[in-house]
Amino acid sequence: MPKSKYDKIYHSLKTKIETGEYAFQELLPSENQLILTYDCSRNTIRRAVSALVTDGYVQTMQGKGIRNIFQPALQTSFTMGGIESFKESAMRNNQVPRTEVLCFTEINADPKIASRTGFAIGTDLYYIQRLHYLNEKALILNHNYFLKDIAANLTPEIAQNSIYEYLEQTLHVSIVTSKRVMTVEKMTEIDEKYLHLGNYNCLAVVSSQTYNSDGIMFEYTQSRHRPDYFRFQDNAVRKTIR
Amino acid sequence: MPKSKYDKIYHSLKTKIETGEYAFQELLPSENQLILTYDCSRNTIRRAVSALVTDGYVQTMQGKGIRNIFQPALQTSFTMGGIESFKESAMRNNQVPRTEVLCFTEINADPKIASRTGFAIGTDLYYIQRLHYLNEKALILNHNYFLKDIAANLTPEIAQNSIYEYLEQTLHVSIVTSKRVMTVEKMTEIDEKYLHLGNYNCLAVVSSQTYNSDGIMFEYTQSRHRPDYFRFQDNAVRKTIR
DNA sequence: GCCGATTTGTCCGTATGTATC
DNA sequence: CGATACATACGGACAAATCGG
Repeated sequence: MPKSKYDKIYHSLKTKIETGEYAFQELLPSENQLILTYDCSRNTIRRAVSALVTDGYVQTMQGKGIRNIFQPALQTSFTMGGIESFKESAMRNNQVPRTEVLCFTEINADPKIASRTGFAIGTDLYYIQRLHYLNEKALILNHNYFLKDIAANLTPEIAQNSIYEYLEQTLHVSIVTSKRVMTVEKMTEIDEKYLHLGNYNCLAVVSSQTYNSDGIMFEYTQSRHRPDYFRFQDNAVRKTIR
Repeated sequence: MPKSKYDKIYHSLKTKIETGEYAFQELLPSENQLILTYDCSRNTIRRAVSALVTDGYVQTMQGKGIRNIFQPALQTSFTMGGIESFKESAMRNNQVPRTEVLCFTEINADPKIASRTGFAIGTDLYYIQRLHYLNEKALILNHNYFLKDIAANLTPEIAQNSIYEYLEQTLHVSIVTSKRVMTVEKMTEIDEKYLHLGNYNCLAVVSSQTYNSDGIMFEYTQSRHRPDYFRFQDNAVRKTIR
């Protein structure tokens, strides 16, 4: 897989930070030194560093340098800022994923579904209900709606493994952006049946609309998470007030 | 307040998108056209556009152009991807904020507090408990811990208005990055007392560590949100798998 | 299917501004 | 004040993807 130059530098620096090559609060080599190390232009270094800033790994300070603010204990989290499939998240955390397909149907978007998902009325969709286990504990109940035109020939077998893997590797659909909204909702009977929430009466709900590289929204998903295992992590950057 | 060139272009394009000057799914002018419009270099345009991409406003497609994917209905949310004070969020949504200071004390970080907040043991802190109202409804119960050295001479009066305003405008502390973790927790008696959760038995909790431009973590805050009014919005960009 | 025009993606070099020490 | 560091901005070159003829 060909990586771009700035991406290689980004990963190289990221690894060095994660393995503790730079101590917490220590300054990284200056841009000029990094230019020599990686034999590249200043723009390329700046691009790699700016990606680390968005990841919350480092902080740049004009006139001072680039400070490492990575704390390993905090950066381990299941749900992250990026777009990841359940399988990928599990693997990143070295855990064993399993997916059970509860329901696999083809439906047509009626007005109610259309308004909830954002698809146009009358659109042909796959509606899939899946239960995701981690280390044999049911954690997430997923309701997926996929555009039939884009996610062609989806099967329960694919849904049991990884739909994203199929979309990207077989259909060459490139997933680009995803708009997500997180809320807390009262549990329903279905939630209780599959997730066994104990004495919690609500759960964490992540709704997302995902776009492919043609700008088409091809997926709407509602993920209902067990509250005691839900943890969403985020790094925010302050925009100066004007 | 002086704005940089790319920031002006960013805001100009953002406004045009929000006011519907470009239709949903329509292509924006190409980079070369934008260069002529704003009389600048290509890098400057690219920087402005890339900020719009992170905001989930547009999508860039190699060989095609820049597509507007802004949907007004979705972009209105109280809690957002950036760092915002309660007062700023309220004003952005044209609502009336009010803050009640429940408790204002100075404490010294014992081992328990230190491990929860991430401050070193023995650090001098302000501990503030505040209740935030929107349109006279109690929505958020905040537990703030501020480093006494940085947030010097904080008073209950300041806490009732806006601590961030004081930090930035009076003390010239620049707020840079914030690491946040979102979870769902069981409610406590204090939550129930102030937030009146009805028949919900849990709430949305956002814990954050905020750093200033010297790389010092000067704030730890736990925000406990009424679940029925909590809504966190986010735009994610897929990183290609390697 | 090919070719050329258009458009975004990557990369380089340079100059100047601004903050820190 | 000068040296160092990051921030902004410009210009140019080539690659890769898309689209129309």
